[in-house]
Amino acid sequence: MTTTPTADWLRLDQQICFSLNAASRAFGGVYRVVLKDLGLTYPQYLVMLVLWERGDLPVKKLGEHLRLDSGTLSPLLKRLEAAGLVRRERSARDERSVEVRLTGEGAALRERALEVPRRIAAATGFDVDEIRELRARLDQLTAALDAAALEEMPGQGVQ
Amino acid sequence: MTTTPTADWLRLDQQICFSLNAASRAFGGVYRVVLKDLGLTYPQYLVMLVLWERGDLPVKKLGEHLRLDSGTLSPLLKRLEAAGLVRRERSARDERSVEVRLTGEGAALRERALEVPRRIAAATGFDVDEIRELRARLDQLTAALDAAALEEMPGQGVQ
DNA sequence: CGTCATTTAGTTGTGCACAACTGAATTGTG
DNA sequence: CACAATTCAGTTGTGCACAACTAAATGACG
Repeated sequence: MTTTPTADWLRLDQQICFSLNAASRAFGGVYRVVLKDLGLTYPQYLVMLVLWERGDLPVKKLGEHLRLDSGTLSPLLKRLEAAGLVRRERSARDERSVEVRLTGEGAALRERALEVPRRIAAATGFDVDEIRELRARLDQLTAALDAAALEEMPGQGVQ
Repeated sequence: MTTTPTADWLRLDQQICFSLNAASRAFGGVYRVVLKDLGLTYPQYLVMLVLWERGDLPVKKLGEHLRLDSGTLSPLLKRLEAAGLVRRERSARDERSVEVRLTGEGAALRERALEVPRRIAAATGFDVDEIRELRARLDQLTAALDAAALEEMPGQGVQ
């Protein structure tokens, strides 16, 4: 008998979600330390990563890359603007849209950020292949959960 | 040449942290749907899990199990108390301590929560062994990150 | 052309995470 | 016993996530 009794599923240490949360928060702790020099929080760092990689973007596109909506991004971008790292400019072509542009200071910060991923990777104690494998697992998990979330939506079904 | 250029480390899709965050938020989305019936948020559910498993506990112990401090737990527990699921009582023996006790209603809620883990597990699309393995990986990661966070603390060193 | 649905940022409100602090109770030490 | 250090819960302030909403601009269609 290798099946698990229902009640045991409730046991805290059986919950992946708990492990995932713990890992996520532990990451947050390491990032907090590493990013303090750059004056960035972790979500702000993610926004900067996207801008460094893809160049200037409207808020909408930024949100798609990061899976964040304007409710999260609007105040975050204001803080980045107050820090002098980005500017926000209404698009001339479409006045609904706001372009987020790196300032010189924001672009320059990339140099100092180059060592961040290596420090983080070192902190994990994982080698590159282990990281890659874990990442693949997590992405698979995310995809499954997103699909399931749609199905669970009452009266909505799958599109 | 299989080594990765430094600049590529900055690429968003190479960041485990991003995958981890995405998975964590995707989990949050599924839990939000599944727990809505119970009237619980996901962190509130975690608190209830601990209480169901371990019985009444002081806030301190609860925080140790969940890696949360009073700044997070105090308002959360107030909301659980307002919902009638727990009571908070100053310990007679040590008046600094506050015991968190399940009410009858709080204890009864466990019955309805029994199906939650199975629904979540189903949503992941992973089988029991895959879940177990992922969990082990994540716990290993968390332990490494916690250790690294201590070392990174400037001027603090390892104890 | 005018109307209406859609798109896009932004705002508001709720809840969580965490740092820094307060204040009360307890413990350790002389 | 007195008093300093520690422990514990709570509060405050900042920042993020997300739902629900607003307001303005755009686009589609009759």
